[in-house]
Amino acid sequence: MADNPPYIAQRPKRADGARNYDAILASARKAFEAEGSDASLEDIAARAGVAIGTLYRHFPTRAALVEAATRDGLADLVARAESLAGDDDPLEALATWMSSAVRHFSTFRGLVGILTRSMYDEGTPSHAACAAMHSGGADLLSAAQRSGQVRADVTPDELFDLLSGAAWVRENALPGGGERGERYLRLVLEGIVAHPRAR
Amino acid sequence: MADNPPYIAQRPKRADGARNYDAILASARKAFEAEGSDASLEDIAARAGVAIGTLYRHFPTRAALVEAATRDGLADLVARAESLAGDDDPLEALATWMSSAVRHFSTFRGLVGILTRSMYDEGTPSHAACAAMHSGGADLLSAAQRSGQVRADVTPDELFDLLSGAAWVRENALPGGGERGERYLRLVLEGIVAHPRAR
DNA sequence: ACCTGAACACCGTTCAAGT
DNA sequence: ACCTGAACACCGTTCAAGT
Repeated sequence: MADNPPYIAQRPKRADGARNYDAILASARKAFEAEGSDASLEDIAARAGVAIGTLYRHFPTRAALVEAATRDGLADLVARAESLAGDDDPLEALATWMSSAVRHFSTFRGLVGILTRSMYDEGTPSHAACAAMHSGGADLLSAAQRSGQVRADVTPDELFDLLSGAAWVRENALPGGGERGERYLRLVLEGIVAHPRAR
Repeated sequence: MADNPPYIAQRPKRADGARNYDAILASARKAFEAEGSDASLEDIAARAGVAIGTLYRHFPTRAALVEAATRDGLADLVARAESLAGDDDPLEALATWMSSAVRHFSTFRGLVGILTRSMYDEGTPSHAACAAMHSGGADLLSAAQRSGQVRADVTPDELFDLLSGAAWVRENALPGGGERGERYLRLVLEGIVAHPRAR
């Protein structure tokens, strides 16, 4: 019954293996940013100077490669949530964190979808990182709610929906994606702040 | 210099051609809903009972097939915007229209992306329909702004960003996508209403 | 005017042979 | 333990031959 955990890529100890592993990751990051999460694996291998079998040996699935390529960024986000927790201005802290999260989520086309799926699917390589991120964001949200700055009826899942939507727009709004993503987030945040007059 | 207009599929006059055209469209709609916009064209043709060449004859590109499959829905949205214009409650009218737009945009996985691209790229088959929709939405927005119910600093492009984000969430939020899409839209709408107290 | 299906190209994935 | 590249499978796309 216990389905085995998802495959998490590990950097090999042997010199040639480690070198190839690094080269593939660097090549993959470039390709993902240029062509999105469905970039050609053969191209990635070729540009890393290895045969296709070597890519598969280190990263048996595309999801494993994506996980490895985005691992550090996700860890940074979790660390950032922890360091922002307990901030004097919880709303400011939440806004700052969401902005960096949106930026990371839209590193390349297709990443938001992968992370969103990972958030609710334990069988994906990025699930652990996503769950950690989810709880980091939830903490910042509940602090902002306790301080009365954010409406009490917003759930963590909804926070991530808003965040994902902003990231999707940032990645897909062709003319001036970055700025539009920021503007989008600001609109959304003003939508969840607690207005004394609003019911 | 004048790049030729994008290909728009037309229903053939001859009986066998019309029959196949309809069968392919029906099969495509089913496939898109089940597998998203990148469903296998060979499967679509097979399930329609025609050879792959027949599919290509009627719909030379995937974009042309998607356009034909979503044409009626987009036309409905444009008509709906026109009939809602001049409503007594412009905010209510805008909210109603956005809700149907979100529902149509998330008919199948990948559609939001296609429509968003079409909105700003004249070379795509769906561009004309998207432009009509854009102006329909813009009219409803500006009416709601003139009535003072929606903040004046929201642009039509931003409205469609909000709409697209909601549609993306609706299509991709795995547990309970539909409800989450609605909730998302409500949050976003409350974010753009004009608050007397807010600056 | 429309249909068929073989042919070609491309890419993901596996695996036997090698160091 | 790691690497290579041929082999297979699958699918998108074109086109010559047919009605």
